[in-house]
Amino acid sequence: MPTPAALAGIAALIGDPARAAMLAALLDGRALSAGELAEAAGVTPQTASAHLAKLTAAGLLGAAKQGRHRYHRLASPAVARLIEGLLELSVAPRRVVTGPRDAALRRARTCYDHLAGRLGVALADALAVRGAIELTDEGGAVTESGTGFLAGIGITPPARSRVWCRPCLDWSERRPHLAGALGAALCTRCFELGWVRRQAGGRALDITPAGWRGLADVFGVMPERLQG
Amino acid sequence: MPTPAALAGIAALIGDPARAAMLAALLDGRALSAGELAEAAGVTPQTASAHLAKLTAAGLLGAAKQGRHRYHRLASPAVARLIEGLLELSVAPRRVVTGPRDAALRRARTCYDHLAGRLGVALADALAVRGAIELTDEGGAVTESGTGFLAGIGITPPARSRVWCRPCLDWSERRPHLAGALGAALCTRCFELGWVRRQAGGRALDITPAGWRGLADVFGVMPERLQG
DNA sequence: CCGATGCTTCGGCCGGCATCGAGGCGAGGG
DNA sequence: CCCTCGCCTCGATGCCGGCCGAAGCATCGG
Repeated sequence: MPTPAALAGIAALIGDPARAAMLAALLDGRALSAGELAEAAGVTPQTASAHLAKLTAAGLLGAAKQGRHRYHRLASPAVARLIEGLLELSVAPRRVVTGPRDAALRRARTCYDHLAGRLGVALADALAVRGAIELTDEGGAVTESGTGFLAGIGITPPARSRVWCRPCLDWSERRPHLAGALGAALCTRCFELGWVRRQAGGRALDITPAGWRGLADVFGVMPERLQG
Repeated sequence: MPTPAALAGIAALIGDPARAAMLAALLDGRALSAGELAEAAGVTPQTASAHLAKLTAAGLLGAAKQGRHRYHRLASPAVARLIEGLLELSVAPRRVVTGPRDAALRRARTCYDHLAGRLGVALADALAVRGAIELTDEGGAVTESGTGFLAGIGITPPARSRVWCRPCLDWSERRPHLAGALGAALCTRCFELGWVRRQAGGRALDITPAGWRGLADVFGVMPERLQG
């Protein structure tokens, strides 16, 4: 066996509550400062610093110094997928929480670089219903007609770097939403069109009036589908 | 946030070297007894018992009592994927090992329920070269001609339970091999045809004379492609 | 019915790691 | 130029959890 202990090393790194909270906070793809991460993890800055150094050394995080701040982000999509997989397995047992301030998060948020929450699931459903994509719990594909439909809203597949269409299990909805390069492109497009906007205080997204119209006109996603 | 600490709990569980060794030993999809897992982890039976209880309680393992033995296995493909993802990230930094007794493992082994090692990668390559499948690092698909080719060797897609074609990053070859239901079916077929056989001592596979002929005739995989 | 085997539970030891207080360094701002 | 703010390093403390020895239950064989 090549890496029996190395595996444990990475997992143990994620296994600390403070570090896990930091990684979860970074799961939406933004880069956060050391101080923000310290607050997110509920520890003092010096403790957070030690954690961040370890995560960066292990290649889970990438850091960028900027002025007197130091911004940290997930090192790669592979790390994001790993955390998602961990969430998928850790959500299963408990079924109780559902805090009130989670409502906004559950409605719409970003997951690394794509849309999640009820909005993400609804978009994936809408695309599947009209036969543009096919999703299962482990894989997905864009149909021929789907390629045309997506081109109509300004989304075309890139050369050949990342996988184009991939499902990602939504931890709040427990159903797959759209990830991969297509998920990222769709998310970017929604921001460009002014359909969604990042909420002031956190990771949740606001859907603008133009967004409501666009979602209904283009995708047939009705507002009541997105209410709690 | 719904599961900040639960995530850490699962990760911390995997983060112990003994438990990680057990999970890695189960990664080939077999069910092992508590004693075998204790030896694999290098701990005494009573210590292993405690670890196994925790892993089972967390839903990572499934246990089946049989006589005076108790067999443990990974609870789901999702768990296997998680461990694979962890391996993918943990192999990256180190690049030194390559022990001599790993040679057999690197040549051919099972990975949860499909083939891995040079054999697994060579089969995936062969299918890709002849245009039967298309694999990237995150997704994959079977082409139209590929469906016919696979049917010719007795492999047809199941109704609609699991994803059919999926890549899985090989930790020894650092390149994708074939997973998903197709990978499992291909693996099963190789066993049925007597092409491969499990080695006595462990997870590695032996390729039989009939296997060498079949691999060359059906897939065009030449023996020298599988040598270290 | 008795011994052997495999697994589990209990109790106590010990090492490792997270945590925080104090102090040092660099970057801005006045 | 000094003061403030953000971040990192060092040292000491304390707790959590893995580990094994011994003993308690099940199953299988004779």
